[in-house]
Amino acid sequence: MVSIKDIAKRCGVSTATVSKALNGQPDIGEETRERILHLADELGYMANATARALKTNRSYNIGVLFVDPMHGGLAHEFFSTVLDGIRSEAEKHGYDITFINRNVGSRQTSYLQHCRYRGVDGVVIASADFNDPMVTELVQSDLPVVTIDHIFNNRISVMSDNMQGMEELVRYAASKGHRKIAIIHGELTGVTRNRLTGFHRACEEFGITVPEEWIREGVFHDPASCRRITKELLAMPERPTCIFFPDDYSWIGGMNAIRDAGLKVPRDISAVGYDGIPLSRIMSPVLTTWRQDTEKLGTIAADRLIEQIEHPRTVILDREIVTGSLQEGGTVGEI
Amino acid sequence: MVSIKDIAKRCGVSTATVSKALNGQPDIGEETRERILHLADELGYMANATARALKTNRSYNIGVLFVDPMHGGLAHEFFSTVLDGIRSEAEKHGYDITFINRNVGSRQTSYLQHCRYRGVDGVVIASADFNDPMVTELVQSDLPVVTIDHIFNNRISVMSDNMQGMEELVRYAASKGHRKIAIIHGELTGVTRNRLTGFHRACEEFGITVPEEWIREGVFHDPASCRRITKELLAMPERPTCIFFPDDYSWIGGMNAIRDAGLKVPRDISAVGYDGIPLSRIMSPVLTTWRQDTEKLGTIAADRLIEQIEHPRTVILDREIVTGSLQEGGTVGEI
DNA sequence: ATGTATCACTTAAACGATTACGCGAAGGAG
DNA sequence: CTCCTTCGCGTAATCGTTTAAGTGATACAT
Repeated sequence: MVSIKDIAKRCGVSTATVSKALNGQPDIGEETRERILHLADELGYMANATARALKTNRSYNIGVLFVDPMHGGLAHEFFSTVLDGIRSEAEKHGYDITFINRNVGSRQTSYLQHCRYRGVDGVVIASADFNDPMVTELVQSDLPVVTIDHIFNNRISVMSDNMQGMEELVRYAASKGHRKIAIIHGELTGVTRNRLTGFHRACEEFGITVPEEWIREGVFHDPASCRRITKELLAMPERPTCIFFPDDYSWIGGMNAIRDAGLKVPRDISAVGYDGIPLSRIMSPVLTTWRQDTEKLGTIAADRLIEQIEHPRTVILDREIVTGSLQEGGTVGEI
Repeated sequence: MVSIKDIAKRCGVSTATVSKALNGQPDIGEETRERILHLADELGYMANATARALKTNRSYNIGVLFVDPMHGGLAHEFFSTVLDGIRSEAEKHGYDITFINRNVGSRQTSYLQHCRYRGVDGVVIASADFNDPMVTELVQSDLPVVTIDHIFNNRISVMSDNMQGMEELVRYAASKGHRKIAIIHGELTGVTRNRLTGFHRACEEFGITVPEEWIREGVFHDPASCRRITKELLAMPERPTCIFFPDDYSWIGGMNAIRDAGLKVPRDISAVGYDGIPLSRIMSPVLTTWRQDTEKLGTIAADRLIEQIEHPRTVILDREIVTGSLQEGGTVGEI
């Protein structure tokens, strides 16, 4: 591998001069700089990130913590898009990304130790068990951190607009004349709580009262539970005209239950969902959902983190909210 | 950050001794070793991967090249599982992974240069444009390389068993009495060619002849094109009893075309697919497919690469084939 | 002529680790 | 008692880069 030394030798200058020329420092003569740059190019010189990182204490590497709570499975759809966002934004700024885990060599350690080991410049917490003390340790460290969809004290976070999304969905349904709305929600995480808040707030806005038995807890991404619950809802003496589903996969279960009952969407009953991943667009009927801009969630997170890394003093603690958009399908009928 | 020097000072030994103690070298007294290990532990010492890499020229980092040919989108389902496989296997061996791209700092370079910049120990080529000269450059370099689903000269590759998978699917359909089989395949890549070879081979085995017009090129992961082609197939005077689809998403298009035609699966027509991602299991009817073990594709690739990195001389150039399995659904009827 | 500023470079230390080599002491063999 | 091993540890170089401080030359003002 050709190093700065080789160039120095061949150019008859010191390594310091080469380094400065390559880094665009001002105290290098124009002619010398040209010679160095040209030779570097000719020899196919490539800087050594390792050596640079050792000296400067900046790795241009950002850590991504993603612990799948459900251990693999469908949740990846959300994550892979977020990851793509992080990745592309990071690349744009010359950063690479490293997955944070608990191994170094053959030992087990904490997430923070792994970060120190690799010398990452900062961390995006994309998904994690927020009660895990190791996550807390990481959050309370002196490393720059940005979290996605979770708020920590004194830490920047990027949130999807679960509350507003729900509000918009209710408004949309209401605008089509729906007043009898049922909701199946996911597990009671922070995300779900926000969505429910938005739901209730918007219902109130339209004077809609939702009976207890129309508010049901399902399981995210699980068609089976949703199918069962939908069946129960449809069997009630007083039946809703519109059902809210927690996500696209759940809707598949709901759709089947509706079909089983011999009903047609949106003629006999309406449905709205959440997420609106590409999958939902290619099924028929196409679900009307709130589309989360998950990629943007990733790009913003990376952007905020890099800002924090590069301008540590001007950091403003903020909670950025990434708004989604209503994605009309064909599952909401007029009343 | 506490370094080897701090430990050395506090223990009254040299840094060499500390290093050797921490690395389990033999020429350290038992008592000294204990003292060092204990103190390291007490001070929360963590090795600095950067410094180590600089000195040893081993980063314990493996590069992953993934260039999405379709630029984002659905193909990620396949990739995210492969990636998970690579990631978990790498972690198990104490390696981290780095995505290979074309940026270093704010400059554009080649994949190989990026690898050199980061000093990765090897590369898994998970997906790429194999005609790209930069990919060729990478493959012909002196870095350890493993490719997934593509063969290069003198390079280890891990292949999914497209040929065998297809054979098994044909055998299955044939065992249910099907003799009139149509196939919609994806773009004519290496993967597709293998599948077609398997398809024809197995057809021959059962004396099945497939008319030209029943062999159709569609687009991977694209319901629309598949819907159109399926419609055409169904409109032919002589209609197949079973249609092969290139993947789960395509099948959604096919399913819709079948429904449009007023036909029922599997009563009126049968269908088989490929991939068998979780999605296909939650739709109804459940598609009968060949399930690729994509995660294993990733773990094997990582495993082979690490083997190559750690034992460069005992490397056997091989083509490992990861077998999938038939996943019965409800889309193939008896004839 | 003297002092001073600027320019273009060099020197040398440092980042945190690894490792070839050397060296003194202890112990055993002869 | 001398010689040779073995053991346990230290010395010092090194990986490739950055950067504070220094240096000599030139130019300019006074």
